[in-house]
Amino acid sequence: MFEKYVKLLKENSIKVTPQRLEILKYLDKNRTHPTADEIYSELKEKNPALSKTTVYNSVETLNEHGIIQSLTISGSESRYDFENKMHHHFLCKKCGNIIDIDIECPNIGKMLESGHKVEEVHGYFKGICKKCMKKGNELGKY
Amino acid sequence: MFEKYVKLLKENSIKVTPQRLEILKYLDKNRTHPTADEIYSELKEKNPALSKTTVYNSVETLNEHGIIQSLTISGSESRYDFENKMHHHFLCKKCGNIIDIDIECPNIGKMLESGHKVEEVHGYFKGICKKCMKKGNELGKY
DNA sequence: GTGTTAAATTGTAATTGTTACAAATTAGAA
DNA sequence: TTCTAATTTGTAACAATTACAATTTAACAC
Repeated sequence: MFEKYVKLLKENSIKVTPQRLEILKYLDKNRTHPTADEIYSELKEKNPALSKTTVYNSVETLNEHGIIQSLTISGSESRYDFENKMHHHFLCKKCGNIIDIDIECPNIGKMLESGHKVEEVHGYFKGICKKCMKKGNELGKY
Repeated sequence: MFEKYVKLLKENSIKVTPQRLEILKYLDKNRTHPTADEIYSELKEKNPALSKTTVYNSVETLNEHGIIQSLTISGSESRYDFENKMHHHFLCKKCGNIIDIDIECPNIGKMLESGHKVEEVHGYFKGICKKCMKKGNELGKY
């Protein structure tokens, strides 16, 4: 059940705690790029003793170790992504959904030449997603 | 003196106010991607009646009209860029500076095919900038 | 220039996301 | 089992941003 997540934590030599396991499991099952508050609200149902600080601490630790990825696409709040491989994101301004865009950044080569040491790459697109465009068209909006 | 900024506002048919002109001028002269608070603190010196709300309102309006660009690279606060053409940014985790990276995103073609309507493109790199790397090397850090 | 009106500005208060911190608990090693 | 550093918890503080009502002002018509 949790072996996968236990392995992730042990590989990074950070302590295996029930809270971390639940957060990892939640992020693995919910690929919607949830906020800390969404994670907290959901997990608090099963574990009412859970503290929001723990959620913040945990996602920070997991992100630092590269186990998960933190996104700052929406400006007002951080979001977390179980997928840690490089990929881009699309934020729909209508429905608010964040969609994974599976492309690598082709500029990395150029960045390596620049002399800067690149540790993170974030690609964010914003606009109106396919679904919302379709709905809009049907309503004669666009 | 301000003709350039007056023109920008009139082209977008939004009202020309001294506050907006000063903010535009400040952003034009300071390409360091300042925060709302930095803009406010600086402009308050000359105009003590300036309100922070005005700064927030103004940069939002200017951004909506595409006159300036708002960045959410650092997570905790928004930053503003007079340069509105598409380009990328590099945030140095050591010195905190945000460096312009003049590359276009080569993925836009792919994005157009995706069916999503792309209105904004943001490319953020994070790591350690050239200067800090050099300093670090001299100190035998890396 | 004057009057009018919608838009912008101001100041304060409220809100939201996040962090600081001290006390209690616990994972993992000896 | 014991020990210790790491983690969790809860509360309080903080910082960035927004809501809102009152005041002022830009731009337009006359």
